[in-house]
Amino acid sequence: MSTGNSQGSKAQRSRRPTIADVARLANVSQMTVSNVVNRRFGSMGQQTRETVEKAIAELGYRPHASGRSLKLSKRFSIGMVVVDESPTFLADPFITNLVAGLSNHLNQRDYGLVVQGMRADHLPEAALIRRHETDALCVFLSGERAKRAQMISDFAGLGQPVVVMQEAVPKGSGLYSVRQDDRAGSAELALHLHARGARHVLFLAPDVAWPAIEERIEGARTVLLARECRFSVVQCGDGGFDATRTALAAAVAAGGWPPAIMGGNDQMGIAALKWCADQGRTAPSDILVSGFNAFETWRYSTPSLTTVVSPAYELGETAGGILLSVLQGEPVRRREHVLPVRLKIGGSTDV
Amino acid sequence: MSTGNSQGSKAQRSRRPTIADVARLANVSQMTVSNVVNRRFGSMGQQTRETVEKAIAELGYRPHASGRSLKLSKRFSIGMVVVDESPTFLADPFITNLVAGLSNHLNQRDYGLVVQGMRADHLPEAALIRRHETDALCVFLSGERAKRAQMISDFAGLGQPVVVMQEAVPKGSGLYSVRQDDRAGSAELALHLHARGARHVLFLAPDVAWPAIEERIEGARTVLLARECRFSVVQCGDGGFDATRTALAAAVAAGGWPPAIMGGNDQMGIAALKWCADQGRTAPSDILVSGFNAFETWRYSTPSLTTVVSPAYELGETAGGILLSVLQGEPVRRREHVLPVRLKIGGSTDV
DNA sequence: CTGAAAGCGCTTACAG
DNA sequence: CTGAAAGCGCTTACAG
Repeated sequence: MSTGNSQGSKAQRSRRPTIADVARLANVSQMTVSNVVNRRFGSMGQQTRETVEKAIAELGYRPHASGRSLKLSKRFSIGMVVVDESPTFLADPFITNLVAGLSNHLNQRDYGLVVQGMRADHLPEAALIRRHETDALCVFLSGERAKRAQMISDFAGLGQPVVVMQEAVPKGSGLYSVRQDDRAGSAELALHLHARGARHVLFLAPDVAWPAIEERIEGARTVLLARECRFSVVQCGDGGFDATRTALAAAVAAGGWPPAIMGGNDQMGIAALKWCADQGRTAPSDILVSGFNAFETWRYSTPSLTTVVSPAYELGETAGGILLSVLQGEPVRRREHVLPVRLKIGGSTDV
Repeated sequence: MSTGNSQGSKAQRSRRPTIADVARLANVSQMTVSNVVNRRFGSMGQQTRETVEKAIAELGYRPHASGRSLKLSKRFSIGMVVVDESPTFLADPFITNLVAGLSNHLNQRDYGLVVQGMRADHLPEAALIRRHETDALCVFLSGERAKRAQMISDFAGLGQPVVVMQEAVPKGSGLYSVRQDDRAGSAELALHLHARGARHVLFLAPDVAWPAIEERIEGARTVLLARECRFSVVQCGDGGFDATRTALAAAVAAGGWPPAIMGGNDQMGIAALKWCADQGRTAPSDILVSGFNAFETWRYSTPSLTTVVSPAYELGETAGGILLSVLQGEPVRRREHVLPVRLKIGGSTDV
């Protein structure tokens, strides 16, 4: 009668099969079924194993995760919380690469990843916060420094392992920090522009205060001010293509043409590059333009964009590794993990 | 003594507080605590409510999701399975936008989203498949048509609500299909190129057979063959920047310059555009080039790329809506949901 | 109106 | 070696 995937008679069909159903059909104890499901074949006869496996296949049995989770008080999943005002929070390539690295690391170790994006004011209502749904959290925050500090303190009070991405954490908070060396990368970029003759740099930043952007500003500012150059920051709304062009146009109208423009990321760098070209200023001969993060996008422009290579994927893997170690009770020495970045010189600054 | 977030005495600290702890501290029944947690204040005194809320805050109590899930046999989460050979499966902007739409739709309704990317041969080992971890699934497949059909049949046997993205599903399978009208969009694009004088079109496709790419090929092919034009498909490896350029160069070397090139997506379109420019052929005067999907990228090229606007975010929302409806027992009329796309003409084909 | 108690589906210490 | 039984933390039908 049974067709493998079918769930048996109509009467049985009404509810999903449980381990008890399998045990009954195979005429063994639940413990034996549990051992088969979890591949503990230690002291089990070949015959028993086959009978159980047949029963599992016949019923189409899949263990219900919540029974196991409840018993072991582990959920075998990690939550990724992204605090962003934009509903397309995932569209940012940095976050996308980070999540990919985290997801792969966890999935390979049989952990799940639950993603949740939200606006800052909705944080307390988030299911991942309100309820205890995952074993640990990885969080990526945007917004004003004071608000972020408040959120970080709230996360610390949760009593779960938490990794904060792209941001330092207070000592003694019990939190972990994983980030790329935005400051050093930006400093190196500024040095490169300086070496190409730039004595005034315009930095394009989105209005929303991502901590990484703050670091990039600091890195460039320090280098340039130490060399008695001018450094100014232009706020560019949502950092999108149009907003960046508009803000840049206003800045140039007010302050004249700078010899170099640093985009806070590649998208802003390319927006600037194209706007300059529209105004008849070609990089690198008339003006120098750079981006940040190098997620394929840098190749799409003409000329290709000088940028800094981000290890976003590796940041995700690192965060996953830390959280799983903590959950397994392994010691994690360092609270702060800073991954190096690398300058990638393209046609937009190179002659 | 208590500092709000603290968990009381050291003895208590060793385990996370449960609803029983709260009930004990507030001197009420667990049922009352449960009512407060779930905001059912029906027949409850103001006094009682406050006492319970104070106890919750003092203990830092958060309900454990698995207890509730087990009792209600609902997990309040949906799984997103992406079958892709690339570890950076999430880096594809289409998937990224889709996941963002799905995630937001679910999160707003207090459902979680579990993402899992995997290679086709690892599908059976995926936690989301092997165990019953989520209430429903949303799947996005790549690979050969026959393999995809096999996977789709496996998903149908799971006995959970499943939406398959960007691909038709067999009638009677019980699955749902949500996709954009790639065929119509591609046909419209082909008509546009034809109207601009192209009588031979080269289509750039990645080696991996995404169903959407197959649809785009069919849409363009039908239109062009009906008009006695030539239509050829060039396989471009992983569809990345370098692979696309290499494949295109080989195709042109072998067959000469076509009057028009259709990129399977925007990334491939821009790679083609730049390679042509490097060879001294400028769009749109020397050659016509188009992309597909219009996720910001199209603006980055010079000239901007003619493309087709994808409703990827809305596809994700639609999938979420269907799954939640099914889970709530609401009738979902249609098994197939095809969202319209829109031609977006850019400088790469327009004079 | 209120609360004690059963039970969801697992895992595993423990008794036989 | 094997299996009956307790218990994880919730929700809610039901008895008082």
